[in-house]
Amino acid sequence: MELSERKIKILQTVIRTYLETGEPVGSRTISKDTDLNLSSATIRNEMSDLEEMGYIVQPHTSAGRIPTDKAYRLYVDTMLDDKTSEVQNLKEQLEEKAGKIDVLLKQVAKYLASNTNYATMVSGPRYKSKKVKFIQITPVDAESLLTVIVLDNNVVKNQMLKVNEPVEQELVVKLNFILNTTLNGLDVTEMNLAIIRQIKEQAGSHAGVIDAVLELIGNALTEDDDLEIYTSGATNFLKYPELSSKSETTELLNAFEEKRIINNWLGTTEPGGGSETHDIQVYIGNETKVESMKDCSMVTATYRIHEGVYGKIGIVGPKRMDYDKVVSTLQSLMVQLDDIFKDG
Amino acid sequence: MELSERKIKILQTVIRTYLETGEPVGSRTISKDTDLNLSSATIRNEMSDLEEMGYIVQPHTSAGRIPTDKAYRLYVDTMLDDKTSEVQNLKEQLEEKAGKIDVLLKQVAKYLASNTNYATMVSGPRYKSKKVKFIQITPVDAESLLTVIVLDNNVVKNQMLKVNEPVEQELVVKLNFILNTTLNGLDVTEMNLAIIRQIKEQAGSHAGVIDAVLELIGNALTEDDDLEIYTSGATNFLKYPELSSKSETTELLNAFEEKRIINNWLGTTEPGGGSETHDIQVYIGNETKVESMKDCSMVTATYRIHEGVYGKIGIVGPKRMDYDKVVSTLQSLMVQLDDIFKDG
DNA sequence: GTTAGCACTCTATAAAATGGAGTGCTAACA
DNA sequence: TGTTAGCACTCCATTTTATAGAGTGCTAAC
Repeated sequence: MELSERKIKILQTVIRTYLETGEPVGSRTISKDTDLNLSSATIRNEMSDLEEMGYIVQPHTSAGRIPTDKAYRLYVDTMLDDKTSEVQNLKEQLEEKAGKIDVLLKQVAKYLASNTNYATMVSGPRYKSKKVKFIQITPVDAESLLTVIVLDNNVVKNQMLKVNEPVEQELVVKLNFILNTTLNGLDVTEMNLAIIRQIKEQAGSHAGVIDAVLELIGNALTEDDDLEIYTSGATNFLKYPELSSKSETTELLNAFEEKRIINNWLGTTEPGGGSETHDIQVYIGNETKVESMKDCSMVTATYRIHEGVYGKIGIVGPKRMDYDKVVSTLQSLMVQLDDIFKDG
Repeated sequence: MELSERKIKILQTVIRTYLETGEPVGSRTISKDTDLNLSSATIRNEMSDLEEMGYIVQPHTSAGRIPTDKAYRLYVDTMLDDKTSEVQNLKEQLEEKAGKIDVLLKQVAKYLASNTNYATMVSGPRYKSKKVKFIQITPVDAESLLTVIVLDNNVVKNQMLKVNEPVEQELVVKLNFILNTTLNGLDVTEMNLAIIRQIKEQAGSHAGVIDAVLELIGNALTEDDDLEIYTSGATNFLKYPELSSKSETTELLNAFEEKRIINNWLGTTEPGGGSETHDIQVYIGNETKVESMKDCSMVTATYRIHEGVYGKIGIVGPKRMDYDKVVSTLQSLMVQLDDIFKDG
């Protein structure tokens, strides 16, 4: 069977109405709300067809229809208006924070949650590869040595190192020189035993300090602590009856608290090609691949700070989420983020 | 009326049973569950007295009794056994993280939540006063300057500074010298215009860099970003029917997400004197001073990293929380934390 | 092809019935 | 005087029953 113009219009109305109300939509409602000027009986016939085609279902015999995942898919693929929304003055707020990516991302999560009434999560930036760009050891007081490591992505790591006795200035200079000349530009896989040995030889009797420093470097390069995930608005789930049965709520909130779960899939896809659209993707129901979100939909976007450094923003709500608004909000947010990152 | 030995025993049973079941406790239950060998009728008389004295109430005429806040208060004040529980091998896990207080505290929050089945929150350490201990500017590449500031609490702050043209080594050394000699040991209130002027004069033509650095210092000293709050197990509220009505849930979860609210009171009290007990405090119902927690109880403890650097750990659950377990768990946790901080 | 009309189904809500848990009181007992 | 058995009573939680309304599918007429 073909999707006639008329069927599409009816389907669209079913979806839109259901998005608003969350209640099954009956034939009479549609008859009145469209400009088709058809009686409810005619609509009923058409709806019967649409049901047969798998776009709508009845929760029970004598109820109106609700859209299926297939209908939502059609909706987001072909029926969304591409209007740009107003994510104004947010930019100003964000620019202040541009220095601290983490603060900025938190803000973004919060903003999106309160603006859309859905739950949001934002993953911190990932870096494809991390190399050492600069190392510095500095004595701060008699018993502490400050170690600073700058990575090639300009992330700075530091840690205080306790030492038993003061380290003379001369030695510090020497160590700094050795470390920088030997390790600069290397990533963790390139720091093999041979190199480490070479360093220790040069350092002579002060291998102890070197050991500690090398450990720090190893940590800095491998650890995933910048894999932060910021969430906001998880309580928004409670606003949608279809998601706030006790078991449903528990599962969803847990998924949001146990950020690990989310992380899994947020990390899966590298950003694709189409940069214009910022890779905005919509996952409906099981498409999310997350069991606890089978009754949800999720819209994600990918932001890029610069080449190879990217993260994701996701909005999770009921299947009847306002796709139109969410997508356009995300779209205009991404434009603004691009701007900010370009400057920063 | 006096609280006879027998009344106490009955009250204790009412409380304990209610803690377990969450259901009102009837006279027959108590008659059977205690070793008093009294008939339900006698118990009824006693309970009638206890009700008159304000320790228990009936939710409605023909129901069993439930404890009032007054009863809980009595319970935690006088009836808790002081047994030390087993918070073993946690210490090992924590010690690995000792370097990074934030990671450790997150772990603590998580551990407590999963161990007690209540919601937990942990505030990051606060510092009474912050002074500059050490400043260092280092050119990292042609256009970036790395600024590192060590505070007297050994917290290290750093930030990259973009510059238009390379800064010569000589100037860097000079600036470092000026900054350190002038600012060391000062807190933010002491950095007045006179001092700033003096620095700028010495710096000569490079006031621009100085400006930027001073701003960083100002931020480092004043900003409250170490006022982090880590929460865990918020979904545990859903396990207790008396807290999981929709409105109740929403409020509580919001309070936990909007950490601001929590922060308010977590920050109020400075740690008191009795260090042996680690200032473990119990707030019942309205004693929490947080509107959304009026049906909850909360147990808090204060940890100290060293003099003047402390934070709080809180456990929030239903009024019928297992005070015994919570208090002893907290107690032994605190001992372990003390140990860890002593070494670190 | 469209529509009015009707019988039918199903649910959500309200109203009524039932059972049980628990109390307070009284009177008897040690 | 303190304890207890017994009974009438109350109230809630749960189940059962009734009711109204929304919506459908089908048929027959336009």
